[in-house]
Amino acid sequence: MREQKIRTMEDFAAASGISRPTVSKYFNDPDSVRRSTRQKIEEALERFEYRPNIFAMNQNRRATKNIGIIVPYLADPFFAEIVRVIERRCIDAGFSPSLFSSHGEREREIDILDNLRSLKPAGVLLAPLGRQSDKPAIEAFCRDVPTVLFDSSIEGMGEAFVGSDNYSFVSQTVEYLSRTGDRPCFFEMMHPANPNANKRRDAYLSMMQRLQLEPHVLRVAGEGWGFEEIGRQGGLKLLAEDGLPTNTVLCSNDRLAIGFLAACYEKGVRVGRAEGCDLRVASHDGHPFSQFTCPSLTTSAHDYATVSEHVVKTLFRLIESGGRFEKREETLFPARLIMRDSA
Amino acid sequence: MREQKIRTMEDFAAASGISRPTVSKYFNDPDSVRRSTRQKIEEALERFEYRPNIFAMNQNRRATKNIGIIVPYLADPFFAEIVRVIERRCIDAGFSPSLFSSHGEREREIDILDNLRSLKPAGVLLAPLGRQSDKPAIEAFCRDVPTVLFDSSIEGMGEAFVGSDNYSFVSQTVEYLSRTGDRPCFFEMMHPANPNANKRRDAYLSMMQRLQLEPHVLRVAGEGWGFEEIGRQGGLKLLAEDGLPTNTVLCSNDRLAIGFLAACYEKGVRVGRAEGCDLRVASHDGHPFSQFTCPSLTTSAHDYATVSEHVVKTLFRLIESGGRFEKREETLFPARLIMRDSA
DNA sequence: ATCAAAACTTCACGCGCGTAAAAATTTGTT
DNA sequence: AACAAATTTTTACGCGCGTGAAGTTTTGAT
Repeated sequence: MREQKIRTMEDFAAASGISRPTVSKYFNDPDSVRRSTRQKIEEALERFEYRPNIFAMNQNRRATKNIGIIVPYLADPFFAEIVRVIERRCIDAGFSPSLFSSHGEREREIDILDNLRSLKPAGVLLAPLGRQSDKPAIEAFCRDVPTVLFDSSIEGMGEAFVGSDNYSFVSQTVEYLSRTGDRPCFFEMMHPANPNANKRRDAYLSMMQRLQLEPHVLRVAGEGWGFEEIGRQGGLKLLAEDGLPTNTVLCSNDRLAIGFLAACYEKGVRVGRAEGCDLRVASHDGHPFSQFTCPSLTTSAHDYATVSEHVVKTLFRLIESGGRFEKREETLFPARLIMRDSA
Repeated sequence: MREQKIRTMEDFAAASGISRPTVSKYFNDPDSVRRSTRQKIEEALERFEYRPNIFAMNQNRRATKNIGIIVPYLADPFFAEIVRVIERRCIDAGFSPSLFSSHGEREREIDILDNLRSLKPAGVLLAPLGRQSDKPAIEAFCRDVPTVLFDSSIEGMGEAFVGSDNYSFVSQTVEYLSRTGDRPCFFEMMHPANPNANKRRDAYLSMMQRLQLEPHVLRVAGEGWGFEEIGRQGGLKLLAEDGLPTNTVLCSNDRLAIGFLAACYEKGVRVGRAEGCDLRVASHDGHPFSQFTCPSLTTSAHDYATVSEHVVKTLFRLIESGGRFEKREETLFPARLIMRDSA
C-alpha cells in the first residue's frame, strides 16, 4: 500500500500491468477477459483496493447497473419484507438496487419516477400506489425505462406484472370459513388505495355465489394508508351498531384485520374458533405481524419468496432482452392458507 | 416543444439565451444568479423540461447533493417511520436521499458503507447495527464522509449523535408503574443487538435503586432482529414456569412486548390495568403498532418528529461547516409516556 | 510448426458538465 | 454622468472512463 497514488483506472491499469481498455472491460464484466488477465487484475485489486468512479462509469455507458425499486408505502412491513428479499437478489446478480418509497403520496411517486429516469437504470421494479397513481406519468415512464410492475397491476403498463392471485387468496379463505362455520362477511374500506382490494371483493362475491351463500360486504369509512386505524374505527362502529349479520368476518387484508381485532378486544368480543368465542376473523396477505395478533390471525399468505424471486428473474430477463418483451407478461401466484387461532 | 434537440446544458443554455456557465451556476444554486437571469432560465425550463445529467454533474463536483440514510432493519416499522420523515426533510432541502437497510447483517452494513463512499455523498445519516457493527469500518467511514449517527450511538464515532434519552424512557415507565401498582420486572433478550437495550437495563436498575425497590431482570434467550418471536417464546417460557416475581412486566422495547402480549393471550393471562387483570405490561419506543396490540400498549414513546428534525438539521449544519464539527455533539431527547390499557 | 481466432495493446475521441480566468456587460451608487 | 461592484459571457481545460479502430500478441486447434 505504499503507492497510494492509485486514483484512476489509468493508474490502476499501470499498476496491474494490464491496459486500461482491458481493465475497463473487466469491470464491465469480469468474465469477458481471459482467465489469466482476470487473475492479474484481481490480485492488483487486492493490493491497491481501487474502485472505479461510478459517475464517470455511468456517464457513457448505454445502460447502468442500477435497478430502481419503488414501493407505495415502506412503513408497511409487508413491503419492507418483500424489498428485503428483492434487494438481496439484485445485489447477488451484480446490480445496485436503489430503494424508494412513495409514502402513499401521488406527488412523491411522480417525483421518484422523474428522478429515477435520470439515473438511467437498467431496469425498474415498481409497485404502484394504485388508484392514486398518475397513470399517464407511469405509462410514459414505462415507455422509457424497462419496468416490471409488482404487487398491484395497472392495465397494460410495464412489460410484465408479477403478483399474487387474489382469487386464490379469497377462494381459500371463503371455502375454509364457510365449510367450518358461519358464512363469512367481507370487511373492507370504502375507498381502497389498492386495486387488489377490488379484485378481492369481486372474488368474494363470485365465490359466495358459487357456494350458493348470501354475500355480505361491510364497507367502512376511511382512506389513505393507515389501514389499522381504519379497521379499528370501522370495527368499533360495527360492533356498537350490532352490524354483523354473521359471526364470521373476512377482512380484505391483514392490516385492516389487525385494527379490527383491536376493536374486538376493546369491546370484549372474544375472537377465535375455539369454544366460547363470539366471532371468527380471517384475512389475507400473511403480514409479518399476523402471527402476533391476539388471537393469532388465520390468513391467506403471499408466497413472498416465490413472488419476489419471480419478480427479479423477470426483470433480469427483460434487461437481457433489451428492455422489451414481445408481449406483456402477467404472472399470478396462488396463496397459502395459514390456519391460526382467529378462525 | 417542437425543438426536441435539448439534450445537453449547451443546448439548453442556447435555447434560454443564457451562457452555459451561468446555467451551470443556476443548477448549483438558483439563488446565486441574478433575479432576471433566474427567471429567464426558469421560463425556458418550463418550455423545454431539460434536466442536467446527474453523472456528469457529480463527476467534477467537490461534493454531491446526495445524502445517504442507513438503518439497521427496515422491516421494523419504527425505522420505516423515522426514515419517512427524514427523507421528506432532505428532499425539501434540495438533497437526494438514498435509503439503505443493513437488514440486520454485519456484512451488509459494511458493503453499504463501501458503496456509499463512492457515491461521494454530501453527508450520511447512519443508524448502526450496534453490537454487530464493524467498528473499525465505521470509524474509517466517518473519517472520510461527514456522518451523523442516530438511534444508537457508538462511542466517539461520527461528528454527532442524535437519539433518545434512554434514562428518560425508563424512568417514566418505572416511576409510573411502581406508583400505580406492583414493582416492575424488566424483560429483555439475552444478547440485545442494540446498545440502547443495555442503557435501558442500567436505567431500570438505577431507577429501582433510587425508589428503594428490589429490581428483577428477566432475560430470555434469543438473538437477531426477530424481536416479536423472541418476546413470545420468552413469554411462554416464563408463564409456563411461573417465573414472574411480580405482576408487572416492563419490556425493553415494544417489539418484545408485542410478542410477550401474544404469549399472554395464548396462555389466557389477562393483561391490563383494569379490574380482574392478572398482569400489567408496559414498554418503550412508541412503535407504530403499539396502539393496536391487545390490549393497547402503555409505552414511553420517542418523539419521532423532534428527533428526526434534529437529525437532519444537525447534518445540514455539519455539511455547511465543511463536514467537521469542533467537537462531537451528542443530543438526547426525552420520551413521552403514553398511557393505554396494558398498564 | 502453422494459422486463424481470440484477446490484448495502443491510440484516440468524446461524454456532459464543473470550473477557472479574462473580457465584456449590467447594475447600483455618488 | 461617472465609476466601482456585481454579474455574465467567452474561452478553454479537464474530470474518469466508455468505446471504437487498427495493430500486435497469445491461444488453441490442426
